[in-house]
Amino acid sequence: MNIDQLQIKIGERIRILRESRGITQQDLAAACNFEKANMSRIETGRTNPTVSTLYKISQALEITIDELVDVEVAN
Amino acid sequence: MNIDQLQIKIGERIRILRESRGITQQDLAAACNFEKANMSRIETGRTNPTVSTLYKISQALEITIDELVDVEVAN
DNA sequence: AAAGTGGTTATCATATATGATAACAAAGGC
DNA sequence: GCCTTTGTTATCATATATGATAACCACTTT
Repeated sequence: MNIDQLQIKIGERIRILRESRGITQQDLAAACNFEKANMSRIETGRTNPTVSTLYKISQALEITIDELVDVEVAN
Repeated sequence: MNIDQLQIKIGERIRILRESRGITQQDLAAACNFEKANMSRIETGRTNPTVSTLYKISQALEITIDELVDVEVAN
């Protein structure tokens, strides 16, 4: 697994978790205090997010950060 | 838990895992292809690392990235 | 005392993440 | 048809992570 694949996996995971909660990118972004465009960038794996960004998302999704990045085996 | 505390927790976790393997910051940094000063910065929680940085470290420690950031309940 | 080891901190240049805005496309409802 | 919603993409300025070097401290060894 290279870093690009990891970013994509994490993005996919965020998307799945978000959709399972029935909310839009707009909603999740707002809960994290940023714009929907930035959430799209993350979900599509087009950025290399920092821990703080992932942490905000995990809080908004009400999970722990390790659950958010648990993509290597599980998915 | 705020982001500063999270960074510190992750740094502490990296340190514990590194020491459990009996290697120096120098060694771990080299395995990640960066300098010991940068590893010190991460272990002391003075930076907000990106996923790619955490991934390199997790690879060097031979664990998954979720295990590396599993600091909120476990420690 | 001098040299080596392990870690910290400051500083710098460069790359890039973030935050924001706007334009766009696709799909659905009116 | 038009409007709204949802998501994508491009672009920009700004903040900051990264990569590197060097100086430093504490400790140990010779």
